[in-house]
Amino acid sequence: MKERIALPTDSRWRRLPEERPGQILEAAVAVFAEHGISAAKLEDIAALAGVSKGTIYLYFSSKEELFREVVRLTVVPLIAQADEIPRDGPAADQLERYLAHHWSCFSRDDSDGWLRLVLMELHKFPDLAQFYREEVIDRSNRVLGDIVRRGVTSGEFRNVDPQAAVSMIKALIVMNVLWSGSRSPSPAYRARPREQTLREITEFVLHALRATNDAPLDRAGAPHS
Amino acid sequence: MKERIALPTDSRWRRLPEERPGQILEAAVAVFAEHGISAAKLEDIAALAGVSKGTIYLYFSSKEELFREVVRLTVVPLIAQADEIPRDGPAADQLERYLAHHWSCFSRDDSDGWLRLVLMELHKFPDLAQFYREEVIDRSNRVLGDIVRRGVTSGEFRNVDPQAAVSMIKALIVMNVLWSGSRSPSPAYRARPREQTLREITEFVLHALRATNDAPLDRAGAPHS
DNA sequence: TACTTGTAACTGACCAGTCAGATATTTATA
DNA sequence: TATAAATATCTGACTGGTCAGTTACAAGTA
Repeated sequence: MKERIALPTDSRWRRLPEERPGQILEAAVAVFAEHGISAAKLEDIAALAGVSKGTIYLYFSSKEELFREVVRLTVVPLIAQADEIPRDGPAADQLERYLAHHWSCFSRDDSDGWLRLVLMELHKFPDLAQFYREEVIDRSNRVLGDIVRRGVTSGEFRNVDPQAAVSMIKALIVMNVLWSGSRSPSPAYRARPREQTLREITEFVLHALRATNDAPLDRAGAPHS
Repeated sequence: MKERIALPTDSRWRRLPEERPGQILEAAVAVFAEHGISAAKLEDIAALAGVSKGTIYLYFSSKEELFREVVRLTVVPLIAQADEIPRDGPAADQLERYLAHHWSCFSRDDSDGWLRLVLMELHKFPDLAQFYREEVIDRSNRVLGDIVRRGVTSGEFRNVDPQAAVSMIKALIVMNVLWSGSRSPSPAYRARPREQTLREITEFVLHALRATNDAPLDRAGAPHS
């Protein structure tokens, strides 16, 4: 499919055993993201890593193990880093920063691929799913939940259930990443500038959470105009 | 895997050739939704439909063709029906009804499965994806967009870009369907009553769109408390 | 030489798709 | 009505191709 990656020296090949696992993982992320687990071919991964299929088995014991390592060493850290933000200032500002930071983390070319991968295939590996839930989802929910809670107690936000708000905010980010990604069914959507989408999400979320100065309205039944 | 479906008469089997395609399609939806296209086995589909593998080929020319028919005849109508709602009354009410109707349409046991299927695999079939986009997405966007537009002109809603609002609303529905579905990574989320989730979505959306009585705030830069 | 790293041909399992024949149903004949 | 022939429907063993995983050997290194 693709050329092997750079062979700078004259000797036909250079021994770079320390770099192999990384090269293979990188190629695996791309191929898994493109095709899903069962349709991904080890030969494609090997070719993309500039290596033969047998070599993969020197470092990973099976396709499933390779997938596990991809999730553990590549995807989880990438998503986890999206939750590292400074925790000071008004809740609205912090939320805005949180959204912007997440959005930029998810703006790599292949991010929609592995987000799709996690969303669609992780449930087939219950232990990995649990690991992911504990290491990524729960932590992320705590971070975002704290921001919302602070906003509620400070009176910046209306009195929402933090957990519900977290679901909604994450839903907005995740789906918009998928829809603006390279496999989106809608080219029109894909063509939009990412900053505009971020602005729209931010605006929507802040309006949804902002404290109202009219009636409290804690029940969902909307008052008929 | 599973028993054949109902054999009411005494004769060992009843010839029901007119019903075969339907039975096969129904089984195919379930198996495709569970495993995705490439990991789905025709033998499993056949077994679930109470039929042998060869029989599938009497009605469908290939696995891919079967998938196409599943999307065309089963998935598209199901999603399309979610857009049929009465168009009278205030926009907020109508939006609320739209959300409730969508939510109930997506509350079948397997809906998260085929939603996942569409999200995950449809881009591999460009022609089908186009069909789906035109028949489902665009139509749906028009319906929902109209509601938002009406709300904006009537002054019920703030001055949002309807297209952006549509993306946000759909993102909320789709992700919440996935997360409350049977393959959700989070059992806690799955356990929630569906009506509560619907209420939370509705509340979030209505607050996000409702006209503000304070400053216009059309730019996204939030005013620092 | 002894060891490490890598290759590519090979094996075995699996599965989409086929087809010769089995099983039911209808029609024809007596 | 009973029997047979013709037709419609269905089956499951088989084929051919694909691909995960193995292994015998090669090439580089110390």
